[in-house]
Amino acid sequence: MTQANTVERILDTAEVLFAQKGFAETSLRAITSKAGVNLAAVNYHFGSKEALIQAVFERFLNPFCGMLETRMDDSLEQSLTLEKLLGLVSRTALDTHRSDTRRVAIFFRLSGLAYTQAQGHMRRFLRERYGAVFGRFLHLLTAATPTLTPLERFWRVHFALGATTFALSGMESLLAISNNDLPQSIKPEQVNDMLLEFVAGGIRAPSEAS
Amino acid sequence: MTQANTVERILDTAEVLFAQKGFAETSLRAITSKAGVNLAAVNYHFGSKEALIQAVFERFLNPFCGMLETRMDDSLEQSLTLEKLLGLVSRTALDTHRSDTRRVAIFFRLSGLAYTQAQGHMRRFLRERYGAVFGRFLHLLTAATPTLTPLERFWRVHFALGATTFALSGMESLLAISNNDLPQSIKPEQVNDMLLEFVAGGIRAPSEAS
DNA sequence: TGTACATCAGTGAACGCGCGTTCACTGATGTAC
DNA sequence: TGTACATCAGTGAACGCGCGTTCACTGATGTAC
Repeated sequence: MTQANTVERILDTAEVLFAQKGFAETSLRAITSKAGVNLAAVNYHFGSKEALIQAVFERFLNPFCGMLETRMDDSLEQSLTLEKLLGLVSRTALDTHRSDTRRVAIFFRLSGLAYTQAQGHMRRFLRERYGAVFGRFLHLLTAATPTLTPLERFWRVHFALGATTFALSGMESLLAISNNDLPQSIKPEQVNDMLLEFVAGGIRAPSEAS
Repeated sequence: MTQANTVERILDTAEVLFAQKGFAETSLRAITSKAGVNLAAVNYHFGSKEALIQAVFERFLNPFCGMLETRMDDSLEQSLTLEKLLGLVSRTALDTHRSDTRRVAIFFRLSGLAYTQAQGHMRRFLRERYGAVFGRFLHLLTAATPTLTPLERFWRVHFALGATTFALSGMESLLAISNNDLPQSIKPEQVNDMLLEFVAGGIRAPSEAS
């Protein structure tokens, strides 16, 4: 066969199948047969299924985090508002995938799965590799929400993360339900805008404690 | 062996293991050996692994939905505020598990998994069995948030659902991180209160459209 | 220019393993006459 | 009261299957002398 770029084709196919079914439920046989590639090629190029999963994550997280980092550096002086900070992250996610919302949805679905599945070893991988960028984001967020206690901020960030990954990871089926049950039709970009409003509202919510 | 209530012991063990690792990653051998029960007992009592998963869901969703339904009926005349409606759902979840927050966390972790994993057949099961209760909740929510468009309400409910399942399903590890990294220690009940504030804030957020 | 060797992407078949499920069986309890 | 049969929870061992991984191999390309 020796067709164009076996490695890329494995990654492209694995990304889609993992997002559709989850990691454990997607077999190497399913990936390689759909990619038109020999079964042994995954272990030849990546070493193991585990390593393939991490490679899938690296391929989309590296450009995203890289771009996010430079953009956050550029805005360090400006003391961003909460809405601008969230918008920056959202636009970066879209830009790294050339506004292909289907790919962004896959991106988030995989992130959600990583957090949910794979008993912690994926979490560890993500924190080790990308914890620094997250820390910088948290720093900007702290500046944007000075009235929150650290405790409130910590938890509200995780609530927001949940709303984001859950909603965007189920985007495809939710879009179908929405467009089926409701008269008003809707596009992924609008969902993104509504999500930003929701998250900003949640983070800004009045708190009992303060 | 013939020890007390094989069926219950299978359900108790399966519930915990499913919540810890997910459905595909938890084998019947793991469940039965931890429960001190014969491997064949699952298929004898439930018929299949699939049926066991559904039985686990029914055992906690039936009392919860039943109680939620009667409580919603009792409040039909009062036109509840958003905060009171959310509080009612939250309290019902706690009450059906006798305020055992660990069990409530398992409850939500399983719900999140059901939505994320198991390519749709679990979603279908949940919608068929419990869709009516959800519809009634949505009706009360509509009365509590009259300024939202149906489209906004639909999506914001799902964002809120995401924040809830994601945060509560990862509760245990998040609590550990929170109590480790932050000076202020925290209990599950407080997380619950903060979640309610966040969700109410997100649903009430000002929207571009309106 | 020609020969020998090294490198490397890719292959086909097989490996052992853990999985969900099945099946013939046991042993206790209840029921009919 | 005693015997024969039915029911049913539970058991132990085996079944076939799909899985991730391994391994000896091919064939093309590059390199050394």
